[in-house]
Amino acid sequence: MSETFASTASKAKGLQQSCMHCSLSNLCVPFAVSHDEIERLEDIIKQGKVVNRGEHIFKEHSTFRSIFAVRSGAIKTYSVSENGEEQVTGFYLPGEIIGLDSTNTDAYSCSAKALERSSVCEIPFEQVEDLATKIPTLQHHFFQLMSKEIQQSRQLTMLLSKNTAEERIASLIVSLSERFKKRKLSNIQFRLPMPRNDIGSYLGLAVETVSRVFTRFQKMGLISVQGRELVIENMPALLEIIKGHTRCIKDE
Amino acid sequence: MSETFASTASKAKGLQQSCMHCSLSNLCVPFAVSHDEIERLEDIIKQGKVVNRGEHIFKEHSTFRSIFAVRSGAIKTYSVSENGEEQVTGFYLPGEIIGLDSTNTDAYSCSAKALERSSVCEIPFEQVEDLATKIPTLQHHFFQLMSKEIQQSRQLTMLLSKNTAEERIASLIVSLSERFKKRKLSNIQFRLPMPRNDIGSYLGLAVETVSRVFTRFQKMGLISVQGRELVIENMPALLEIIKGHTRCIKDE
DNA sequence: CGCGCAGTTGAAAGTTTTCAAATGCAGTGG
DNA sequence: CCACTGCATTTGAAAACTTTCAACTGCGCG
Repeated sequence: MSETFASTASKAKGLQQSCMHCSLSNLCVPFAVSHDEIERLEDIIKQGKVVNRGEHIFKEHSTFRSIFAVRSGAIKTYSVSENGEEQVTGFYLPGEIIGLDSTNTDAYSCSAKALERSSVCEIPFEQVEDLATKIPTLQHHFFQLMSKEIQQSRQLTMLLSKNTAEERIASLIVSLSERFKKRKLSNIQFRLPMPRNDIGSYLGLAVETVSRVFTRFQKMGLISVQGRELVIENMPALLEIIKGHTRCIKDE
Repeated sequence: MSETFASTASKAKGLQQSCMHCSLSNLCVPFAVSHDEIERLEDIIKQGKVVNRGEHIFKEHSTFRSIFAVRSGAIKTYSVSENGEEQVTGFYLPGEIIGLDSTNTDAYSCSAKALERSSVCEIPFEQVEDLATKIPTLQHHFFQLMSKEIQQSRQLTMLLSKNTAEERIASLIVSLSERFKKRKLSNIQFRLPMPRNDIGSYLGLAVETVSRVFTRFQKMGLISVQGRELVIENMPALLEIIKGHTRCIKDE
């Protein structure tokens, strides 16, 4: 079973604008609806828009119309704070949805930019709302999506408010690992889609600190890193660090 | 002006269980619906449950059924992390809604406890979903509420990931001030509903740091504090601090 | 009146940031 | 194909903040 999905997943990196049913629909629309309902849903979704690395999907303050489902690649969202600095607010992988935080305003509350060549599906939100009143499971699904988003954001908050640099980075690594796993990709060896820069911004750390922690983790045998390529060598230890109270030895 | 509002505030602490239309409905249900729809909504809401200081409204991991609107008083939400420590995830004032982050699971993802004698309205979520399919504006309203929640959580995240203790505390003070203002209470003089303890947990700071920053702000003439009573003396300066890059002078 | 908890303060210890500088890697133009 | 320029990453050392540990003060309640 997983094999079938895995091969489907890798194909998803190419563009399949013509495909009738998106191969990731089990991730971003994983609820049971009738065939007819799926069709109505697909009618309103513009599938397979391609964005190159560095291109925007939407920009902060521009008119909000659609949310987007990531189909392949990786996206980061960020805001520019009052003092003009960019602050990364999230990383999004295939199967995840961007823009839900903007549905309460007329303008996007953050910008979304591709970290690498990506493909996204555009989902006009007004039409989702219309359709949701007719398909209760769809409404339910969107409530769930948004609720999950709140929860995840809460968790990030908790991470930032209590944890050390090591715990934060271990958490990010494990989170990415789990999300890759969900896509049936390797959860112990993958490429970080974002520069250290963005990791630091996201986790509230200086780039240098990020770099140092990666180095330290490598010396401790927890991971291997070479630029963006990462291999998790000791998952239990990473999890142990996340749980806190696992002091890492600095000087041996 | 502030005097008038202050006295209104103390009155609001009393209970008004008998009112047919909640006086705060403009805050928690601020959308235009027909009289009939309001009634249907009020049918499913259990108004005016009173919780004493320290009592729980719901506990983490218990079965999720309802969300709650705060009517008077103040509520904190918190989770217990894997190493057993309590971590405050939010403060909720009248007109605000608790529990939206749990709608995607069968169990509450955090606990909610009253910081002082409070009154809350219980809103069974399943019934909201039912009703929302019939009343599009209600559906829209809940999408908005949840989206706003995501956005606020994002903002807290941004606060925690970049700012110093001073910026965080200034932000909290200003946020409370704005929320009191929305309730037509004084926005320059109010009582902090939570102990320093909880402020620290919420902002990711040690209690001692919270205390020191309050003292420092007072010495700088930004605020006056006496225990929980707080007066904002220099709002522009507080806002300046939030914007960042306003180095506070420690030793003069 | 005393206990206990919340809040404050001081000093030392520990992390992270900042500043500076070196190294590596990649795409560009000669 | 190679040198060059620019950006990303890494490292070192000093500086800045926050935490931790300890102790003290103040206030409410039994």
